[in-house]
Amino acid sequence: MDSSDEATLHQDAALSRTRLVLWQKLQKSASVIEDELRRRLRRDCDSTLPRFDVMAVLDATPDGLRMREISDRLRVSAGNVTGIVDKLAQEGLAKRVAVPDDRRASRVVLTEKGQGAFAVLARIRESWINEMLGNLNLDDVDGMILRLDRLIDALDTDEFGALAQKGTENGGI
Amino acid sequence: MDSSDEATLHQDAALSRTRLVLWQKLQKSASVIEDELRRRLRRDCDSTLPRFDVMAVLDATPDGLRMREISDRLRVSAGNVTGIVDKLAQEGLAKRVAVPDDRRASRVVLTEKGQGAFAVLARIRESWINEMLGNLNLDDVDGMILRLDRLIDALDTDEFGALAQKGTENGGI
DNA sequence: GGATGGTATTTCAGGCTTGAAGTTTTAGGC
DNA sequence: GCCTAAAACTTCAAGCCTGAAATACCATCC
Repeated sequence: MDSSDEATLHQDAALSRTRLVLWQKLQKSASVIEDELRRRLRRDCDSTLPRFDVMAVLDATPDGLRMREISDRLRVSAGNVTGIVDKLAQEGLAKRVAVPDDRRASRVVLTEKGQGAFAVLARIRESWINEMLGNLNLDDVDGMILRLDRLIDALDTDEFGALAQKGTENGGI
Repeated sequence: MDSSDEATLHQDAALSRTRLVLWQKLQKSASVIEDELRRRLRRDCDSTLPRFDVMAVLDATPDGLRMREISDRLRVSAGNVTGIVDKLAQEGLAKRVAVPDDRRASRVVLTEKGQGAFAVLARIRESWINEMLGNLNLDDVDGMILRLDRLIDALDTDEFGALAQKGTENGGI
């Protein structure tokens, strides 16, 4: 660490400030898009984002997941997952299956109805995202994915968010 | 619109899929960082993210803002802002000021105490962000800001999020 | 084989957010 | 000057989420 002369200190400060600006823009884009998805999911699909998210991680794992695995991948509390799965089960979209060797746990799997419903939702969601990100071309998208991968790597490695390493495949709408 | 031959259709589909992947990574980074900020703000500063956000938009506008302007910039409901400002006022960090020509409205301004508290919080927050985005160099940061600006532009222009054009300066932690 | 500690899940109280009234006030047409 | 529509704000019920118990169960160490 030899950032000991003035020029370097100034560069550090400028970079820090620019990173902050980046965070503000990252945060704004994500929340505008997420709010819009939430709204459309309610309005057009009579569903919710948390329910979609749970269905997404289940759909990605045909053998089903334990409650704890779901809450780890989505980074929400275990109690929250209980409620969401309860509702999915009530609607016949998911069901709990006993785990042979562990009577504490249960696996959650999508029913056929749940798989069908999710397939429809997933297609609609992709078209929404494609619309909202419509003015980013392939270069833009690749460039951002490259950087976000590095960022996510660091976030997973550092203490924070360390529980969610595996949740990238289908974890968020 | 002449994406009528197979090759182009295939490219469109691939781009759509890649945009979806980008969204998932965007969403994950933003939520990991935001959750961590929320946690640290509680743990280390005895504050909350919504309160910080309100103070941020107020600090950026020394003349103060109306309730409605705050809720527009932060994209939260008016009722929510009422509650947050109530709490800030209780703690002496902000106060409501009557608007001369409109007895329905009130301007909200930070008190001196509020300005001081925000200055401290803002510095800490910048260091946190600088830490969390630490493995992105200046090229990365600039590259992402460039693209996010275009994205935010499109999001503001389209119907969704149209209320929040001006909230980019200091609007989100 | 019983105690001890840890794991999987649920329950629940408390806080945050929204959306839908409700109140007061302003603005515009007539 | 009224009357209607709309705006600014507040209140409130309902839903979501968290974190902290509580419950039930597994596993390990003596």
